[in-house]
Amino acid sequence: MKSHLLQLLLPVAQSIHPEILANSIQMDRPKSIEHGDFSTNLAMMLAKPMKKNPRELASLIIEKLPKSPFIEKVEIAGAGFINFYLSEKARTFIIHEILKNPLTYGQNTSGHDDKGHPQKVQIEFVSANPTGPLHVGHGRGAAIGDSLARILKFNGWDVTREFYYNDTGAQIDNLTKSVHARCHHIDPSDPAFPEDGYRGEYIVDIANAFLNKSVITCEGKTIHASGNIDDLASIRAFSVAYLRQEQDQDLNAFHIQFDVFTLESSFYQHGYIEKVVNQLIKNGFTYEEDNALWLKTTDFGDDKNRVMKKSDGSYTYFIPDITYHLNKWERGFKRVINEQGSDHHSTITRVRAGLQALKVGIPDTYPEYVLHQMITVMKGGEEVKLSKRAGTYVTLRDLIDEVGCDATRYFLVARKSDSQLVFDIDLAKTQNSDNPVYYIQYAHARIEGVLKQWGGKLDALQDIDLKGLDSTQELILIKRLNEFPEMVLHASLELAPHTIANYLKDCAADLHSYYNDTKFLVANEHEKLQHLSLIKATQIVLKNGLNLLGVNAPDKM
RNA sequence: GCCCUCGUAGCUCAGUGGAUAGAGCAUCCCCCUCCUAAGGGGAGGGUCACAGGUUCAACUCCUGUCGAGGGCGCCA
Repeated sequence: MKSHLLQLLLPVAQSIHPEILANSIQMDRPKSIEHGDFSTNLAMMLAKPMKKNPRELASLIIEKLPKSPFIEKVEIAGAGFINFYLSEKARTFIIHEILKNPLTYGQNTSGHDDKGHPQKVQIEFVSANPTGPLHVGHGRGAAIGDSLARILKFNGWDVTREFYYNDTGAQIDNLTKSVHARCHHIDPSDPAFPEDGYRGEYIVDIANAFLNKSVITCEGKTIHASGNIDDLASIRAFSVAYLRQEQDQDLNAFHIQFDVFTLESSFYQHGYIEKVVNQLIKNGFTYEEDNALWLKTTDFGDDKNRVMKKSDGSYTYFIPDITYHLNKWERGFKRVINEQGSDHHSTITRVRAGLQALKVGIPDTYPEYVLHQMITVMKGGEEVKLSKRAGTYVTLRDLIDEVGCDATRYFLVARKSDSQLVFDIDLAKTQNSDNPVYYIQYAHARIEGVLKQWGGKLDALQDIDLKGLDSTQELILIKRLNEFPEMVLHASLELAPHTIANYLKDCAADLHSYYNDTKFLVANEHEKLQHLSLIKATQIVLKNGLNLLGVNAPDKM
């Protein structure tokens, strides 16, 4: 509909001002229905270069504008806005589009290449180290990352969801020492407990499982605990497998599936790391100092150079990071998005600098990043900081168990990722309109209730014309539904899942308002089918939108 | 000290350079003989942190100040 209007407008604009470019014409959505369905600022844009009054230009443009069956009227308003009001024919067309394409309405092919094939994009998210249960921050990353994956797929991308974890390095040493200590019944109050050890109760569970010679199956591999209290190699392997399995269970409970898990250790095993290091040395971006090997990341915009090989001969985390991203590139991902907590912000410059230093043609904006800010969990008006199991932080599992998967996902994705977020457990548990998740889901279920009551076949709604369906509520609702595809595209371009959440809340509000104002199942058969086709279309949009957030659309509540 | 993000109603937050800055909660008033009241309608509530600048037009872009959070490890 929007492109239809632009096609009408472009030749007119060019006849008035030949230099104007097609993509410089703005076609906006007015906030208020009083300003029509679409609005352009074209006259105001042209006013200055042509030195003419914008309202005069606007009336000239309207005069030249060809007639279209989809346009009811065109008006000049304010400083020189040109407002378009869609016709009943256009509204009927919009609803038919939705009803004919219930599964695909809102989709587009912006992710396709020139030949019309979906392009590959990889989204890396969560990527928690296997040193403890997932916390709320991981949950936010999981909700945002998975929603982004769904949105990009809806926009025509070929999406791979990937989880990277460090199964080696200093933190895993700490984990091993912590479990070892607990095997010996040394608890964190004991001076003998490792200084940087993990203090949560879950370490005790792992120690007990280890001593009981438990068997863990994770990612297709089976790990047997030796049960030998000082077998550090076995403790290490078992603890990592145990926590990976636990994180998997949390992710399953959160309805998130990854396509690929990548282990940091895999890069050490195939000499990949050395290859990268040698390439960096060969390219002349390294130097030795204090017995360590440094990478000149300042050549690529970093504020200081970084150690890549420590004085003890091992690598810092950032060499495997560079290696991993080279690996992504070599696997054919020309586009990669990393969803991380904002505390990892400093790695952006570093990883990009490392990739540039390799000189293999990777763009300097690779990879892209979506960072999320911290979360405060509130309950009973007070901040919740601890979980029984993890000790020092609130786990994702705590939230899912307490408020459910749908509410958790919605709340964690409903805010702009670069804003800090307050997660109100009491609100998320509420089962009324205070709680946006229930409010939206209820709108969907309510529609189903009416359709059930009606009991007819949906086919009967396919070709109903909407003549006479023009109450304020109806116009607002149709306008909202028509905005869905643009909103989906916007969410994908901005990597902003929260815009979907906001849209759904607004759409549900329009529906509830309409519902309250209108008796749908009236005696007049045609009028009844008109009502039903509109609310069925609304139901489809709500369902498709909820699906982009990974939230269920129940038929009954 | 340097870098990044944020600052919008009492609270939680939206707001692609455009029209009278919007929701929800909280407060107050009203609406079910009717498809789910798990709902709806209305009222009050704002110096968009502050000060400059760019623009026909700034909550939005630029600069500075103040405030909050995060980062500035041979931790990830």
